[in-house]
Order: sequence, then C-alpha cells, then structure tokens
Amino acid sequence: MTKRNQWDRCDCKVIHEDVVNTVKEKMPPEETLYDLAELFKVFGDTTRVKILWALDKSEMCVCDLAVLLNMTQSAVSHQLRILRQARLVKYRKEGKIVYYSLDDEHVKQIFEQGLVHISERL
Amino acid sequence: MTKRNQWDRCDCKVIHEDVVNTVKEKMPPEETLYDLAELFKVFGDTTRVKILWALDKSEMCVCDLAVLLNMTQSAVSHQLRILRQARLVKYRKEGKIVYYSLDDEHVKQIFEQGLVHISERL
DNA sequence: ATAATATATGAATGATTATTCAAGTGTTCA
DNA sequence: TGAACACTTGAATAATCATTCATATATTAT
Repeated sequence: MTKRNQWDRCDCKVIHEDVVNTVKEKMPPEETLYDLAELFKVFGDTTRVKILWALDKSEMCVCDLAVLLNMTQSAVSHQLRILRQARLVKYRKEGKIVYYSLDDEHVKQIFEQGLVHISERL
Repeated sequence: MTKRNQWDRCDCKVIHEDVVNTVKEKMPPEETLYDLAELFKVFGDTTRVKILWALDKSEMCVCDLAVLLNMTQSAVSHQLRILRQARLVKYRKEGKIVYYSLDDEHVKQIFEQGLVHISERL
C-alpha cells in the first residue's frame, strides 16, 4: 500500500505537465526572484514610501524627515538604515548633521508604474 | 519649567523649516502613499513574485502553480486571494478547474524596473 | 447517491517586522 | 572639559503575515 501525498491527488500534473515544464524553463533563477521580492518589500511600507518620496523632492536630514513625517527621529533612522542597505538612498555628513538623498533614478519610475496601477482600479 | 519633548530638541525644524514645508506641499495625499505601499507589499513576497512571473508566461490552474512552486495547494490559494484582491490576477472557471492569469500589463514593467535596480548593485 | 477531485477558507502557529525606549557615538559650542 | 545636539543602534513589544492543518464548497464521474 503506497502512501499518498498531496501531489498524487492532483491530475493536473499529468494533464498540464508540458505547460508547467515550459514555464519552469522560462522562470528566472530562484535568487533573482528572491532579490526582487526583497526589493519590493522595502517599498512595501508607508513610512519608507514617504521618505523616498520626500527625498525625491529634496535632500533632507534625519531630523527634517522626522518633523515632516511626524515620527520619532529613532524610527526614521531605523527605516533609513533599511533604505541604505537596499541602496536606495545615500548620505553625506556635514558636521553633526547627516543629509540623505535618493541613490537610484529608477525609484521614481517604479513609483509611477505603481501609481498607474492604483489609479486604474476605480 | 517647560517639559521638553523630542521635537523641541531638534533645531532643524527652524533651520530647514522652509525646505520641510515646501516638500510637504509637494507630497501626494496620505491615502495615495498608503495605497502605493500596500501595492508594493503584495510584490514583496517570493511566492507571489513567482506566481506573477509564472502567470506572465502562461495561464495556469491552482494545481499547476502548486506543482511548479513545490508548495501546497492551500498555500498557493491563499496567496492567489491576495493577488486577486490587489487586482493583479484574474481567473476563469472551467468545470472544477480555476485558471488564473495576469490582470495588469504594468506588472511586467514594474518587475523590469526592479530588475534594473538589482542588476546595478554589483 | 457516493466518491474523487479542484479549489477555497477559517483558525492556529511561527516568523518577520515597525516602533518605542534606553543607551550609545561623534560633533559643535560655550 | 562638559553640555547640547544629531544621529545610530540593540533590545523589547506589539502587530502583521505566510504557511499549515482541517474542513468546506463545488464539480465531475461512477
């Protein structure tokens, strides 16, 4: 008596086998899809979207962003670290003040594509 | 003796007041930025990225996707619900089989912009 | 009607994560 | 030197979320 698992119960794997295999061949490497998801995860937070949008308008220091977003400077700093690690923002120090700015010209385009999608679902 | 809060300790709000105000005026409405983040949150998961990528290549049923991604049908179905709610995929029923396909021509463009960013950080 | 199949879904669980709090580093100014 | 400032960071907490498991619905075949 062979034990059945979830896969054995699906006939599609036989019926659509060639479709699945063709798609499988066309899929990018696992790592690429993972990196892509990780990048979008960074965009998937209101605070970070606000920061990126603000920095697209003007270079700003951490304190400016905290005032603008009405958040603690600590919370902003934590989010800036994530944006730094994703190489979406860069910074320059001027005395004790740290000025952040965008480090990617594609951010705006990604946002715009997202906005198109949002505006279409009315 | 006036109690000081976090905002009182920051001089930037005085120094950079006009910059902050100018940026504030240029910011999109709160709701737009929230929706944008919600959309990217949907893209911010490896499973969903894989599903979207696969559906861009071919219409597929839930079982096909489960086999392709080596996941349980239940897990795939849960993620498809999220993609449906975000209006990124649509479906058609054929008997007991449900075929899913992409419902947005911008998905590919958003992915491509993301890939450009990833490929540039070497 | 019953069994098998394809999919959906609610509850539970474990993992991830945004924010807060407290403490730290480094710089400027008195 | 020391106090104030701008910012960073680690730990704790609370909220969110992906997956699993069990069950439910709908369709087809016997």
